[in-house]
Parts: sequence; structure tokens; C-alpha cells
Amino acid sequence: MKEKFSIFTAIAYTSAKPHIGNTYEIVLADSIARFKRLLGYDVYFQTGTDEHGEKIAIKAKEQGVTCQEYCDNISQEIKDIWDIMNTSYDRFVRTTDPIHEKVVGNIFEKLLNQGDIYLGKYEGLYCIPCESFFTESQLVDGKCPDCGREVVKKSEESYFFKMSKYQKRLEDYIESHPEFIEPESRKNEIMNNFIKPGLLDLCVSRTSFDWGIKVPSDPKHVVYVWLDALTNYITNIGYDVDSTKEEFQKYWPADLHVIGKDIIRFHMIYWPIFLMALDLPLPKKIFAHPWLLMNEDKMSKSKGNVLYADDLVKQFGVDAIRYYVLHEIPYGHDGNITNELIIDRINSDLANVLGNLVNRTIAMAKKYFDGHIENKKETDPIDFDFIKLINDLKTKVTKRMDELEIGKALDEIFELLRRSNKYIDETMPWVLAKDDQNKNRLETVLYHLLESIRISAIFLTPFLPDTGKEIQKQLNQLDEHFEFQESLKYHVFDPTPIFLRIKVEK
RNA sequence: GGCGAGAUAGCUCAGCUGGCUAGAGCACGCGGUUCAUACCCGCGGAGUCGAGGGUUCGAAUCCCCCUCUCGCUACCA
Repeated sequence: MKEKFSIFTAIAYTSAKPHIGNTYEIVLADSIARFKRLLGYDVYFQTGTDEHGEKIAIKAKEQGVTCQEYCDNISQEIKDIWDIMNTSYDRFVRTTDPIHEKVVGNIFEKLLNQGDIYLGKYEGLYCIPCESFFTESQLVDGKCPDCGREVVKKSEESYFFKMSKYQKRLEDYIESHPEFIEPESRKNEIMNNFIKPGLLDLCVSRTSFDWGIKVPSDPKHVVYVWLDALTNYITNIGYDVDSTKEEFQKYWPADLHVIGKDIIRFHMIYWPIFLMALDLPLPKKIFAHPWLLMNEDKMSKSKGNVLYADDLVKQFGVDAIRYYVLHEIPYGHDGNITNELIIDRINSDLANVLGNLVNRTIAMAKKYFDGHIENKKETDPIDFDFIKLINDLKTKVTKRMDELEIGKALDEIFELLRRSNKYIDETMPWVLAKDDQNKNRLETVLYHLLESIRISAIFLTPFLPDTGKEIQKQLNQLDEHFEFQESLKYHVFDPTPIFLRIKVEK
């Protein structure tokens, strides 16, 4: 039986169209999901949208539509972008899905009945005109950060979750599972800032707005954000408080949660504790990825420095953008994006190294052998090192993927591509072609190159799905072995450039 | 303020538990080549490895201190 691998992105909040930075997460998760499928895992890959809350209600009102209509629109827009990015999720969930709403209600009641949730009072500093609560630290000069007016103490009836009850268990769990949170620095932040000083109980209901899931036993309350949002990971795959479906048993716990570094607190504290309260296993790993900065600056609408995935794809193509974000955002810290940097990567990596290699190799196969290439096995010592590199690719890429070093996994493939270009210079096929006595040697060299490209294309597929397929098509070779094959028969046709260089006007 | 991360070639970064002349990619310069998308291959660069002190036969790598940058510091998500 296939080993399972379940991967979940955070669900995107439907407050606005996601920019390329927000879109990075789904592409990142997609490359991991596709890679695991390539290795033969039974993969489940889930994403979706988070749709409740006061902010949504306000936006919907501004647009003069119902909350549901508003969410339908944005959720669809998000889904469209995920599709434009060619991401291979198995399920797109929404917190407004009836099954989710029902199970969240059940979870709330269960936690209430077992005493983990209690009715209390939320006390905070309130700005009356803005109708918002703020914490001490959010205030600007002791006044409302939005409008600058005085705030008053106000309390509101709310349900709370007893975080403190599970604090020790969570702390022990994190200490004894060093692989649980990556990168480690994020773990330190949460441990030192929140868990060790002592957890505050979490407010899990609101009465000040009603766009949310009603608490079944007390419908003037709606379930507040995180108990609603985080549970998406289990409600849609068949968890309920008194029964679970086969799909849930198969795919839970998650092997990997891919989330932004901004919401690690919720995934590292609240989510594990909710699961403990429900007596469910915790996800095996939570990866808090960094951000994509626009010219070293955080993207925001108000700054006007926002890049959107769909615009970029129109301009550069989906695989170029996938390559850019996957390659340029390192594991531990923010990456940077500008048009110039994208063009730079397309030209030097995709067009020069990859595209040109494919093009020149196929062109030679066509020119010297009318496209028919077999392994004549007229080898030279110079070949061994090259073939070894081809056969090492799987191990190297797998290691990098296991480390969640996606950019470095791509580098491993490009190292082989560069080596292949070098191999051409070392063997000089155009010289061999001048003498018929070298015919078998020439064909052997081209065979080696075709094998290198074939295997590179296979490993490129998780990251650049269309490109991987296009190369396979041009090679006219669908063999799927990860290692160098001794006796494939190639019959290639005229090559077509896969990435064109982009000329920059200055 | 507290906690955490970082400061290495023009740019983006590798350099785990200290050890041959500090590396890669890009950019730049020179040379080679022509199968190929003016591509590819080779060679090169005066980098005080943020500053200072210490440990050691030996430190970018360990310790101390300083400077600077960034992240987190609870109910917006």
C-alpha cells in the first residue's frame, strides 16, 4: 500500500484579492505535494478560504452585497488564482461550507460540555466610534490607533477556552518534538513570548457581529475566528465529535501544515490545544514560511507596491513565476521580488541554462541522426562522472525537499543542467560529427545528454509542471525511471524554444 | 524593555560540531567555441568574513563586549 502524505495550506481570508506574496504559499505547498506524488505517495492536498468575521461583514456592507455573496466572489477569485498558478489541490474548502458549519457547532458544544469552554466577560479597551477593541500595546499614545480618539474600558459577554489547562502538555509536546515547528527560530518566539510566560484564555465567541457560525446552545454568540478557521483542517475530511469517516482516519494527522510566519501563534498554540481537547493527534509538522517582499518592502495596497499572481503570469508565464517564487524565497527569511529580478532569473536560468540546453541537444539529435538516438555504448572515462551525477539527482533533490529547502532542490536540478552544458563542450559533438568513424561515439554522447534532460524534466515537474511535460513532449520520451537507462530509443523532432529570453530596454 | 534571527565578493547567498591558498549563482572583464535562444565552456577579481577583545598551534566558524538591520511581544487575520 502506498504511504500517505497529507498537506494543508492555511486557508486564505476572503477580505481581499491575494497578492503574489499570499499566493506563494499555495505554490510552495503544491510543489511539495507534487513531489510526494512523484515519489509514489498517496497524497492529500487541501487549501481553501476563511470567510467569517466582522471585517468581512463590513466589506460586504460597503459593497452593498450580502456577506455570503461577498465571500462567494472573493473565494472564487482566490480559487481562480490558485488555478492560474496550476496548483494541484485535492480539495478547496470554505468555512461557509454546511458540513464545516455543522461540525464546528458540534465541536463548540462538546468543548463546552466537557468544561474546556466557559462563559465569561471579555474586557478590553474600546473605541466607541470605531466599534473596536484594542489591547494596551495596540494603542497609539494611549488612544485609538485608527481614529486617534479616546478609548474606554468595556466588557462583553464571551465564551472562553481554557488554554491554561493544556499549557503544560503543549510545552512538553513541543520540547519533546523538535521537528514539530520549522524554522526553529519561530518556535523560540512562541515559546518565549507566549507559552512560557503563561497562556491567556482565548475568546472563542462574539456577540458584536453575527457573520459567523452560531453557537448552537446560545445563538446570540457566533464562534469566533480561530475555533472556526483552524478546524477546517478536520471538518472537511470527515471528522465529527461522535464519529469519523474513513478519509479522516486515513489522512489525519496532517504530515505538514504550510502556513505564513504571521499566523504561527495560532497553529502552534491554539490548534494543538484544540486537538488535545478533542483527543486527536497533532499535525506532524508545521512549516512557517517567510514572506515575499516587493523591492525589500512589505506589499500593501496602500503603498501601491502590490504584485498579483495573475498579472505576473500573463506577463511571464506560470512556470516562470512558479520558478521565481520557489527558487528565490529561502527557507528561513524573506525573499524579494521585482520585475527586474524576475527577468534576470528567467533569462539566466530558464532560457540560458535550461531552455538552451534542451534546444541545442534536440537540434543536434535531429541534425546528425534525424532524431533517432540509441545508446551505442561507446563510452569514454569522461562519461562516468556525468552519469553518476544524473543518477544522484533523486537522492539530492529528495534530501532538499525533506528539509523544506525548495530553492536548493531546484538548484540541484540546475547543477545537473549546467553539468550537461559543460559535457557538450567537453565532448564537442560538432567535431565528432565531422568524421564518420566517430558516429557511434557521437550518438552515445547525445544519448547521455537526452537521458540527463529526461531525468531533469521528471524532477522539474513538481515545480514547473508545464515545462516538465513540454520537455518530455519534445524528447518524445515518456519513460519514467529516475535513473539513467541503458537502452531507451529516442526519436525526437525539431525543437521549439521553451523559454525565450526577455530583452530589457535601458 | 524582553525574546529571537542576522551582518561573508557589486548583487543574492553557502560555509554543521574550529584546520589545506574563504566558496556558488548572477553581474562584470578577458579568452575559447559554434550544436544552440548573442547561447555555452574556461579563466580572473585588492572580500580587513560588521567593530574590538579573548581562548587556541590554528577561528568566518568557540567565548565576551559593542554597533547596525530584521522578526515576535495575544484576540485584525
